[in-house]
Amino acid sequence: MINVTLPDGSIKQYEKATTALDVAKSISEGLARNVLAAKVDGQVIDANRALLNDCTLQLLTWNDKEGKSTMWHSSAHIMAEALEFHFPGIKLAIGPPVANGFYYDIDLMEYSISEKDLEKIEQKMKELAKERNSFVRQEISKSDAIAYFTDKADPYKLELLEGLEDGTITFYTQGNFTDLCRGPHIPDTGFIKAVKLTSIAGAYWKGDEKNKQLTRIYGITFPKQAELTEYLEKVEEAKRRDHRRLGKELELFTFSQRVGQGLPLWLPKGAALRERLENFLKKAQRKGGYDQVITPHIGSKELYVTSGHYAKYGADSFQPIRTPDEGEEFLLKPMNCPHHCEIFKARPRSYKELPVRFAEFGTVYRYEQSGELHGLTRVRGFTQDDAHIFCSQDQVKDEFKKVIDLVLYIFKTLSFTNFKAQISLRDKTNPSKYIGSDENWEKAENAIIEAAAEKELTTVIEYGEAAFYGPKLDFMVEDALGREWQLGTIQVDYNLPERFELEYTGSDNQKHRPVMIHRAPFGSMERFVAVLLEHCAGDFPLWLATEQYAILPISDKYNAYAEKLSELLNNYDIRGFVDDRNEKIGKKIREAEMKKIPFMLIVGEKEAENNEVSVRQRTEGDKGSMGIEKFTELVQKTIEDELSSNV
RNA sequence: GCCGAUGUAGCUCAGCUGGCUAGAGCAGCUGAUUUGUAAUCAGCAGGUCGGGGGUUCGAGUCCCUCCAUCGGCUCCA
Repeated sequence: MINVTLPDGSIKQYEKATTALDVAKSISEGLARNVLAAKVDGQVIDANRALLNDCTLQLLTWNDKEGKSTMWHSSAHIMAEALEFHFPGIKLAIGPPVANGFYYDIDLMEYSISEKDLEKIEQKMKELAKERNSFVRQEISKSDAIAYFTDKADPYKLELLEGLEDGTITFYTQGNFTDLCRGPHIPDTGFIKAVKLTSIAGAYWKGDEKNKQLTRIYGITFPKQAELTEYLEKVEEAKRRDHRRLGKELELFTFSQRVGQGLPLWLPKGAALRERLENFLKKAQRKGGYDQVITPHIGSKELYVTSGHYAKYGADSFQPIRTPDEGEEFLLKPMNCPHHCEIFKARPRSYKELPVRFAEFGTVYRYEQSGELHGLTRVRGFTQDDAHIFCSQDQVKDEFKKVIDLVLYIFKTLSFTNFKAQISLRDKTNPSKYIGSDENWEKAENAIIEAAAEKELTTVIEYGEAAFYGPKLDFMVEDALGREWQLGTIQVDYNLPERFELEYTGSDNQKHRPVMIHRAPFGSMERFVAVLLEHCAGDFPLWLATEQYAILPISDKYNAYAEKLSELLNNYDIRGFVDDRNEKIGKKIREAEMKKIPFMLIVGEKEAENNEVSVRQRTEGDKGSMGIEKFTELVQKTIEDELSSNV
């Protein structure tokens, strides 16, 4: 007998070699019908694997993240089976579950495939699901595994096998399909009731662009048809929040083929929005002891040779600008740090003035690959809310923590609660990607890890994601479609100060090298506006709204009264306009709602007589009549609440 | 850059297997209407069908090529 501890803490006794599925059945048949996999002592395994020892057991269903990913992993195998049915002889690479579904990378050999083929693959998958084929696990020796895939002539699986150790290799078989796979899988294919193949893409073998490009097919499956319908509705809703769509609708920005791809044009309303965000941050930075600086949009090539950026990115950047002077070359600035280093060097520095903090909304240009460009989130010309802090070694941690506070203040004010803090460190196995000594890297990485820990920030560590000159702490936020974007970033840098030979005089009258902290709480104005738009679906907080009110006269008899109110509100710095068109009030309201204007002030005979306005708040409806002073108070109070970080 | 797809009026879309002067709604303009909490009515104007080349008696529709956009991959100072 073995003791099985269930999540509620209860311990039950079972025969040795009982399965998780048997345990489920002993609890209820209904539960057993929903079990997709099992978590045994923290490890996810097949629900029909025998339990040999005392253990803790959690039954995984569709409601568990691991339950979903197990089903999607199995779905990838079923798709592979369907693909082999329709396209015999194709070579399979890998087919894992992902956040929203699964994919399989395949080498189509002589076949080609387009979206029109997806439907027939879906059909076959549904057929295979109905067959309720069991997933059968088999432990296999390395030599037998190699023999199997040699026979199948599958170079990808053979390459994967090279990296595996004999004795740890397993195959899974369902229906007519066997795959090299660690598992786990759902008990049988019958759990899958709805299938949707979503897209076809190219993907490099092992993620390396030097390798062959395979065909990747993405899909998603559900245990109920209704859930697929719900998922598709969610995708539609996400598209409505897409910043590219909202940016157009709200007239914030546009692109022009003639200006060039990836070069956003900010329209008046977008520029005004950006300015509000900039002023908000400038104010916070003034409090934080930053000094604004301004630097030119180009810099001599030598500047970037010194910084190391030219060696790293020169060939893949906008190429140097030449002048009539033979040999003289300038680069469009791809970052602001070298310029700021030169500002630090402009005169001798004393320890007494550290930390020095230079801030600039600096516009930079980077030649991003054409296939990478994406709305405002990935562009070729953008403005960083950049600053560089030059400080002594013993000030690093404290400065770093202050920057974390600044980022969190911004996120809180704009209610970005769903962010991920990621510590990006170097890949120690690939030192050629980085500049600087191991010692400097060690110091910088430790500073970040310690500062984040002291701020009690929940972080994930990613190796190999550091910048080439230093490690960083990035704040990642998801867009409407679940794609992750980096917004705020903080980087500790011991390398550029060395390359630029920055120094200050210490209290010991000796020269010392400062440490540099690069930071941008928004990341870039472009990306931040994009994510903000999707976050609030274009419905900005009052302090950011393009127009805070619209005065809607019932008829043009009241236009004069409306204009008078508008002037008054203007004196209070409240933004808005009078909709004096010859339209019915219903239409004016409808359009103001669609333009996402927070307050509508309706004025007619009654209001004009009593010197009042009838206030309608967007999405909330009629707020009743009030005097104009009371309305200004309402606006000011709302904004105050939005901007106080206690919200 | 690579794989796959898309490109018709300012916006959203229709235009069957190639066949009359390319359509609709919204937006715009003109006029009528003077309106009470999500669309008043009528009229007008608006398109070298992404650019270029080709096949054809005839191309928005078929082919080639370039450009841009979308979904991924790779990249992201």
